[in-house]
Amino acid sequence: MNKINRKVEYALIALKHMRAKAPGELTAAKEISTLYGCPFDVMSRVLQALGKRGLVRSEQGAHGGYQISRDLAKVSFYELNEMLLGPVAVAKCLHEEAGEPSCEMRGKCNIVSPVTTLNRKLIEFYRGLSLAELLDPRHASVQSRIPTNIAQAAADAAAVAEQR
Amino acid sequence: MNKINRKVEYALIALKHMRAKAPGELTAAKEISTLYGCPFDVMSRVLQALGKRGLVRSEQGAHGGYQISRDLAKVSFYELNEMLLGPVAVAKCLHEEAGEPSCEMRGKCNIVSPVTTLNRKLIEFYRGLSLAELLDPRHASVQSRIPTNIAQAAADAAAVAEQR
DNA sequence: CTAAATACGACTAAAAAAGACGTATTTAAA
DNA sequence: TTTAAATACGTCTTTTTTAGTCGTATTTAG
Repeated sequence: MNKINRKVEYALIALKHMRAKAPGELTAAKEISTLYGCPFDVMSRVLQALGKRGLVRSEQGAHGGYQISRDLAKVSFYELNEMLLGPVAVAKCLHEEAGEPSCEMRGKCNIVSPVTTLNRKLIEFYRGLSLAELLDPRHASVQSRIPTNIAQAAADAAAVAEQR
Repeated sequence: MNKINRKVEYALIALKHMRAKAPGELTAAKEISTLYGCPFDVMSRVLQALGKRGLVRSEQGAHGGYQISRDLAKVSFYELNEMLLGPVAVAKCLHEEAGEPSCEMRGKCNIVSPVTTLNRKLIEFYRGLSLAELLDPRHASVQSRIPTNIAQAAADAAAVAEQR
């Protein structure tokens, strides 16, 4: 349940693998796929997608491969999702007609779907979660936390902190 | 992407609807399904599932229906997911053989999948999110936040709070 | 020139989610 | 006591999404 998308899973595995390498060292898609037992094609596609979005750098030809090109402490899990699957959820509210792109009533409307609220909170959560934090649990949360620009997130966090 | 399960969506809509009613007042599945334009069968099943798990109370026969039977500020989104979809994710790590239920190496193992970490964090997030908070965004976060018993959550929250 | 790699379009298969159908049971009220 | 309106629930079909495969082009080191 609430299964994580396989592409995202593969991306995390690949990133973790490449992260352990020396700077500048390339990793072939095949190396990862054979090592972790996942299909080459799919892993290959994932890396290509990440390459297009600038998270990894690719080098073609023999002895080619991929390497991480951004600081993973500054890339959120939200971004990774977006790179591989497009913008996160925002399930269409049952109160809206399908196709209506955005409603300026939103925020004031008192029948705003709980679904919308959930999506907002999930996105906040994803945005505040860095890949570095995910890939290395020992990595101190303080450094790798990505601040969101949404006041609510800070308020929520303070609330939790106060409960201790 | 990261689409929310429809059953969960329907449950939130039903709960929000019932929450607005006077205490003791029953709501028929049909009332909700026609009002929000979702299939009766599915809504019905969702309410039945919630009934079995004690989140709502059902009354059979003519003039029967459902009513909320727990304090939604004390029910987490995690619980709701569990009621409708079973235990949350825990996608099988590619390093483990499928079918092996649990590994005592977990926690010490240095090849622990990032996926496992992600799942843990997602569950923490879901556990700390009350239905009351979801159903009514104006509901103060402080009261409806459900404390998790995991130290990490508190540490993370403190870290975010300190960034302000 | 060849081998090993990325790049990418199109297709197929498998799995999960969503919904539909049928029927039994309960209960208030006519 | 019959009827109508509701829950309860097992099974099935359809639809959608996800995952994976195939084929081929391109790049580049040796």
